[in-house]
Amino acid sequence: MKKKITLKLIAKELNVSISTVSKSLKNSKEISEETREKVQAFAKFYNYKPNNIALSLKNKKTKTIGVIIPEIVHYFFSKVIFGIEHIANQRGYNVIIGLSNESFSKEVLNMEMLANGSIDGFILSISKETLEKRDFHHFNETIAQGMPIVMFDRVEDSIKCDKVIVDDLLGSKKAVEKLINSGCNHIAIVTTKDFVNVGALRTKGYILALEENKKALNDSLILKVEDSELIDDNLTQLEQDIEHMLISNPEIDGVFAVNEIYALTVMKVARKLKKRIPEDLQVIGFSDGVLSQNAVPTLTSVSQHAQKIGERAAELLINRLELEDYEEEEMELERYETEVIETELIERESTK
Amino acid sequence: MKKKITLKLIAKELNVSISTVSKSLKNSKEISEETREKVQAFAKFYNYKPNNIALSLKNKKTKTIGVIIPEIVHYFFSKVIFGIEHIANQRGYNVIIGLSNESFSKEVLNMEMLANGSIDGFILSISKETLEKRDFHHFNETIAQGMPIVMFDRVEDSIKCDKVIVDDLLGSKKAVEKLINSGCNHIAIVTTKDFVNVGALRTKGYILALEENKKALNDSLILKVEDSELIDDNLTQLEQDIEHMLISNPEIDGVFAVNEIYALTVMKVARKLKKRIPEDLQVIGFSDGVLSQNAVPTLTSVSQHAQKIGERAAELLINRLELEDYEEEEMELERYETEVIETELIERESTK
DNA sequence: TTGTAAGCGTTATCAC
DNA sequence: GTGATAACGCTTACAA
Repeated sequence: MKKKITLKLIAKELNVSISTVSKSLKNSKEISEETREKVQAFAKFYNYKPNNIALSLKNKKTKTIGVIIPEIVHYFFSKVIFGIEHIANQRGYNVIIGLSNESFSKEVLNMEMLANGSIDGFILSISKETLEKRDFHHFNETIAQGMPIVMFDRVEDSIKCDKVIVDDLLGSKKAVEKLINSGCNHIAIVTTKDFVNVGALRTKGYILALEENKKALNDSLILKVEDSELIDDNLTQLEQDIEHMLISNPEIDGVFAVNEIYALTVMKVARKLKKRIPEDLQVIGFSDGVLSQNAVPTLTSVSQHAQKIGERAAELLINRLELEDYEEEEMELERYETEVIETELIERESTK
Repeated sequence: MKKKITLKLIAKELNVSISTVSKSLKNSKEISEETREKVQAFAKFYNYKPNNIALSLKNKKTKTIGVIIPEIVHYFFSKVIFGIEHIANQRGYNVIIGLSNESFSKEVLNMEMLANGSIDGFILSISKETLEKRDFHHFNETIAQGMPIVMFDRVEDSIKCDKVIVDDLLGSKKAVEKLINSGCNHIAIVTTKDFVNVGALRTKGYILALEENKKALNDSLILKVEDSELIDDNLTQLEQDIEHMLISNPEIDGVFAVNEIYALTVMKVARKLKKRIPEDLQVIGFSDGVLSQNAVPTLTSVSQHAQKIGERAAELLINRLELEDYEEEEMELERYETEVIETELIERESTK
């Protein structure tokens, strides 16, 4: 096993000092051309690469971004990571992933594990449990220690950091308006409990669209799904709830669902109830992923441009990291940006 | 901004030496109880955490695993990562992700970026381009430098490392046999070009099943798909090829597809051709993900247990890393394991 | 019981 | 031109 080659080793081998080697490799003209060439040739031959860890320690910069997400087996999040990786790599950064699995304590643990020098900054989306507890001390402490955070999608307004979100409210409003314009008169929504802020916003968009279009609001057409129903592919409870809603309110002719799974489940139940899509029932989902594209019928949905979200989050973070190199603490009070990525309604077969 | 607290800082504050602080925090009884308590109280109060980078440099261990995968927006790979993360976290390791995007040069670049001290070992699945070029020097060099690799799914036999694979051949053989037992007489396969080893193995399993069951082999029932056809949700070329095969061979009553997308596309085309599934045509896919579970009709498929693959890969790597601490170089010639994760046929609606 | 010093691999400052 | 030295934050013989 070839030992990993270091400056020290090269120095010994060539009978020069470590600093001479270091300078030669940086092509410093303090060093004679002869020595430089000798050193460079040797280094190239043995494929010398400076040790990242030593550099990190010296520079107090790891060139690594920590990403904490609630779930990775999920089209939206993995696409966001794809976007983050794309920009990070391009700008010379690595990406380290931590999964919270929607758990508060895993989120805290993961952040502590990474915050001790392993990374330069965080990109994250808040876990459901954290949102429900509303305990954000770990974010504030991280920021207080001078480590910047960029939040995306599931963000918390009170935290001082950059944020990348989609126009959840407007996106769902447009979706519901599309249903209205396609002739739906009794539109239901399948959404999350309100502590998930994006769910709450999408519900708000639904209500707003109905109000503005003078459609009656009916509480029995608003289904707020218990989170556990989604766990472990166990969709039966969800199916029952949807079936119950569809049967007790046979006038429903349009459903807006705040994510893909809810939307597909609606279609599944509708099929069981012999409702034709889109003739009898039109369906729109939120978050345009493989499931929407491959559903039967294909699902009209609100695209969040997940990749773009990741790219912008990475850009915001890296910009801030590299800004810090120049500007100093005086900037403490600087502004944080909240960037809104526009959603887009992708029309497919599940609507008229 | 609170500066990050270090041993040095505590030492100065408490008027003791750095080593006293270090020892106190480790509860060494070299140090008087009084001093220990004082230091520990102070450290706890200011929430001292040792700097990972410094530890890494000192210990020549980063407690970080590098994972290089061809694609992240993909149920199989993200589920593998989930498994890796699960074990890694449990054993105190972080996970750093690099995406090759199926490109040889990105794979090499990513590995070089991480191999210089950032990680202790790799878990990876080979990119298609690398498989096609058959240029594996970067793997061999990494291993020669003493950095262990564990390969999964898309592996290369000639590389000296641990591997985790599924029984691709047996899995597809069983799938095809299931079709035979369900009454299919003319079974087609939609597979990849042969350089993708898992694709080739699955093709082999198909052929074997037919031979053993005395079914005629017919080249026009073997569709080897050009890779580029999958790019960018643009499946039209794939659809055309499948449609052509189904039309020119109307006797086909069963199709085995080596991944989810191929399988769904088969079902889509079949629907277009007014073939009922499973009455007229039975379909089985490989790789059981959300798409199979949510397809209409739901898709019978061969589950690879992606999470388990990730978990075993992580265990093999970490075991080797921690073994190295004790055993020394004499073990150079030690054996590498190839672990086979059994596949499982999940029967759903697309077969009888 | 406490402190000094070397070392992990680099870079930068300052002497020679 | 070249090299010694200190520093990044930590651990650990070894000295005091």
